[in-house]
Amino acid sequence: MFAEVIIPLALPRNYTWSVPERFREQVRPGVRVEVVLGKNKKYAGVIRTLHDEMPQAFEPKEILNVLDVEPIVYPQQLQLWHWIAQYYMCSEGEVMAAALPSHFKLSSETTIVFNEEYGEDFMQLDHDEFLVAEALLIKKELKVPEVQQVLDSSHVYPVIKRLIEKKVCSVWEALKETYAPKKETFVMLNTAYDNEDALADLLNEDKKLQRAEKQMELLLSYLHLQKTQGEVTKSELLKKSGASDAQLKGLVDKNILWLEKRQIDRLLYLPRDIKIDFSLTPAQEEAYEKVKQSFEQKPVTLLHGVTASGKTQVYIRLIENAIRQGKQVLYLLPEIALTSQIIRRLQKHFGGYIGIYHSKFNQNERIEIWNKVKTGELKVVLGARSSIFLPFTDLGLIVIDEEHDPSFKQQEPAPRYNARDAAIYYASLFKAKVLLGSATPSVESYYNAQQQKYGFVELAERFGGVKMPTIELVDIKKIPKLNKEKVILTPDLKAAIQRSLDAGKQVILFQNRRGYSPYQVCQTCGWIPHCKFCDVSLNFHKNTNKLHCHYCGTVYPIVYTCQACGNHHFLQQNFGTEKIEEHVEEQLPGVKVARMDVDSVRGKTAHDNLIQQFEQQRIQVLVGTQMVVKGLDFENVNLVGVLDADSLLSFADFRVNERAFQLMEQVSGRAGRKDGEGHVMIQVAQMAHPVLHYVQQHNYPAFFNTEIEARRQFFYPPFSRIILLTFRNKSKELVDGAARQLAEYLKPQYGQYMIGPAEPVVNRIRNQYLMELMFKLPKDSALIQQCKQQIQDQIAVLHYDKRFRSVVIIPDVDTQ
DNA sequence: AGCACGCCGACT
DNA sequence: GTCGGCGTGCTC
Repeated sequence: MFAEVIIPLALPRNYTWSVPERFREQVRPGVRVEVVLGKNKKYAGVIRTLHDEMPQAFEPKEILNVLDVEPIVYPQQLQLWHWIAQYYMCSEGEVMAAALPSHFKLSSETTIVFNEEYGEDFMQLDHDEFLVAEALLIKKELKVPEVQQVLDSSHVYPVIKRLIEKKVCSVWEALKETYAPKKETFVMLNTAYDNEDALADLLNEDKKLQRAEKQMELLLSYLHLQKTQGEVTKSELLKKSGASDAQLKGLVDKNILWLEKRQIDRLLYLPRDIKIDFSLTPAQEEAYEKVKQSFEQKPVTLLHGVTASGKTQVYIRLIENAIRQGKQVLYLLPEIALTSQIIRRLQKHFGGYIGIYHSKFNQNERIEIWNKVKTGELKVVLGARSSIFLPFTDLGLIVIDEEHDPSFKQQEPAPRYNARDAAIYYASLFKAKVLLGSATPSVESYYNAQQQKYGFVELAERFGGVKMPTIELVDIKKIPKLNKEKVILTPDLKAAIQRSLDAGKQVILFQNRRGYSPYQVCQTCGWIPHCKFCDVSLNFHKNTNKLHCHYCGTVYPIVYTCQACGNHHFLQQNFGTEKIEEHVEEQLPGVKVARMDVDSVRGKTAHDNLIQQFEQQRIQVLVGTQMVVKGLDFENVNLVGVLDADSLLSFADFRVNERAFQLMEQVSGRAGRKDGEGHVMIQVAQMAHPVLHYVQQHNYPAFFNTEIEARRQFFYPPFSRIILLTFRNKSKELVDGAARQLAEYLKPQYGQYMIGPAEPVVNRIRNQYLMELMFKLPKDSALIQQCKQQIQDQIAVLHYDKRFRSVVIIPDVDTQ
């Protein structure tokens, strides 16, 4: 018997191990096994298939161990992995690496064990060997990183090898299990005191406590805690009573209290019930009914609901529906939109049925969610991209909110998958329904709805009859520039902010650029400081008072002297969120301003804290990047300013218009969510840009009609499927050569669909030169399949050429 | 990914 | 002349 096993590495294919007789009963697809790969490295891999065909080309090694009794993934998950690997052109191992919580992905760790028989005579050893032997003599066992520390070098293998040869030590490899169920000590009362009389005797008569005042106090606090909350943990009891360990030990020794160690859940315990305490508005009710009808005919339905129309309410009812039918639900959101706001809201309705899954959770918590999804204990998972990999057994519904959001597509590393599209495939394996929701649907999804591939439901009315915000364009060309520097706040916007603040309202200012100033230009000769390793200009950050490269993260001291002409005068061209924050503080003294961007919300809770502060109106003006756009409800905001719309409209990318429309429409949606009307001011130079026109009218269909024609004309998605190949190498000649060579290979068959090879806008990152080759393929699945295969084959041919072997080629399907 | 192997430049 | 740097290939 042989097992094809997936190892969480980027191997070219899955490898096969043989299954020894003694494991035959235990192996099954989805079960993890311990295998040796290479000389003695051990991995936990997942069995994909079992068969009895003896491989011809190699001698399989034996499986060392079976690690699970029950599969950790079911056939549906393995099928999803397979689909993602072939669709996004990566290995199943890479998918596995992304899919499993890292505590499932065991790999071996070398332990170096001292050989006692060798004794203490280290005369024969050289300097390094001696140091390690000394350490081993004391500690008996060392791990590789410890040896590295002892030798202060990362090259320790030769030393270890020599020590083994000299029989000073031996090594062994073991899989390390890192998941530990959380344990807690509970305090219980001896059951002898369960009845009132016995307890009263103990407290009043019993000699046991007569002279132990402190213990008596502790016992009383225990009884109080037990009465108020049932279970009492040791840590809680000691904390609340202020007692010491010794006092508790006294009571335990007297056999009055008992201690018990128990495994507990890391996850917050909430009662498992459904509580729906709202009713849908007539518009929502209608949308809800239509979605249900649509599901009867189409597996996927797009819900186009304007901002603040209460799409979430509709989702909640659909989720309720699915749970009542005993089905599981996956609710996908972009990571950044997974705030405590939405979590609390869903927990309120679904209590203990709901689990949360995203990158801020630690690995132990993720395993617990994983297991609870597998047993069906959790009915709903609210999660980010990677939650599509959870082992659902009976999925009935997937809700994908903010369906258009580009962050559903993973950029780096492989698998470069789009969670929305993978979720649609995953749902099909369960015959589950998919609801895509957005105020600004992606062009692809809206097109699919138009083509009747998806069902389509509209929710055009804002909740509570709030009007859509009015949008005003402010022409920045008309504002005279000071020192040739760009205008940050036009007088119109400044006055509007003042009015909002005077009325006790809050303001959001949006700028798609962090830092202080994107670049400094020498006033005399136009020289701009660039990154040493990347082909980009440096951004000035005031809080660090340094120049930062946003691509590789390198930080440089500020440049005071132009390296080209020696002059000392620099202009700060353009502005980022940092500068806006400062500018607002200067222009509107006393106003409470805060900034929300990746620099200001590093860390686990910073983002949530900032949102909370803004909610509680401790912040009046919030300056932010994209982050402020995603699905937040702030009731008191009545003004939104888009400070530099031109920067949104001038990306060199076929999705510019779509992105610009989505960002502006979404950020506008933050204005005037409850009472009163919201106002949006967009500062822009290209006043006549058509996208602005559609944003102003909040007219998505009109925007779509224009955009879809452009896409058709230039053969972009949804009319074609894009595969982008990125070539990477530290030599410019090599990347160029490799890209040209591969293009040459593929030209005969796919030349008509090929663009490039060409340099990307940023052609060097971290000292690696880049080239791109793009394919725009017709939507013919056989052709696409064949082309993917050809690309992979030709990459192999290219790598056969020694010169190009070091050129890394990264395929990206459906590039964002 | 991680490790072994092999080739070339910097010091004894 | 050797040590150790990194580039390259291979793992069932």
